[in-house]
Amino acid sequence: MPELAEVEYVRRRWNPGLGHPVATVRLHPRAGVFKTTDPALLAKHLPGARLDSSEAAAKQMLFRLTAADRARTPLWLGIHLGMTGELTVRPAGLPDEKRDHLILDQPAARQSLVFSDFRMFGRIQFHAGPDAPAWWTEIAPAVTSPAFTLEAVSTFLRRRARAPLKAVLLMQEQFPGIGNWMADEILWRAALHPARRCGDLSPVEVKKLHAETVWVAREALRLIGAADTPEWPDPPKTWLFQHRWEDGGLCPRTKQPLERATIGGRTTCWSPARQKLS
DNA sequence: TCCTATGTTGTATG
DNA sequence: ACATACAACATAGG
Repeated sequence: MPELAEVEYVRRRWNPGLGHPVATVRLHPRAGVFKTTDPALLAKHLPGARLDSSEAAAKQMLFRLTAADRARTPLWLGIHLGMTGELTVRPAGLPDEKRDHLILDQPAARQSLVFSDFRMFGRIQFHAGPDAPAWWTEIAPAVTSPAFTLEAVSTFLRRRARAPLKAVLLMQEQFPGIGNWMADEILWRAALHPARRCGDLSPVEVKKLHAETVWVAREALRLIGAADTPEWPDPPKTWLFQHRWEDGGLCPRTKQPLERATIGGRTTCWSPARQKLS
């Protein structure tokens, strides 16, 4: 159930595979996961390829490999985790499990890299060739990058003046990697009600929204994305995150009750004492 | 049984 | 054409 920081955490699960060749590939192409990719391409190019590096952008991961062919073709393996996708490393020689979709066997390193996803909202993308594929290059600039400007946010909100803030924070073309919990966290910190219309914000409020988006993303990447624990850690008790699902949960700042409702099509949690509608 | 779930997308409507 | 809303996807667990 990953957003940008959890995706960064999960990306690093396959680090033990870096620098090692993939001897064999086990594919279980099920419709959803391979919706945009022909599994035959993976079967053709991946055997013998070496895993060179990986990176994450938004909720997408990229694994770069070099094919074993004469041209040393660069390979681009993209994985999106959807709601329930996982990456793991297993000891070599274990049988496939029911929810596995892609297994990269690295017998020389006595291990296999596994992508599994029981709910199958995840996606595998693949490209062979020197140039980065569109599914990678067209991801919007990170909210932690200089390209994520106040001006861009302001323009985006004006364009969607009648939509609720919560819905717009989930739009990946401007807020790549932000998901349900981060959107709520950002709005809570910015003291903005999730149902506020984007066009109604004052310049000061837009500035606050922009700044808190950057802050939450940075902190989440530091606390969760860079963690070296067997499971990804949750943010501290001072964040809304820890209280949003509690029955009778209290706002960590005001100590007043939190509220929950569906806004922008998703369950949303906010602190009425600090996030007002008008 | 019914409802929910940290995601995306196709389709309908305005 | 563009913005907005929502069902659909597939599965498990409360």
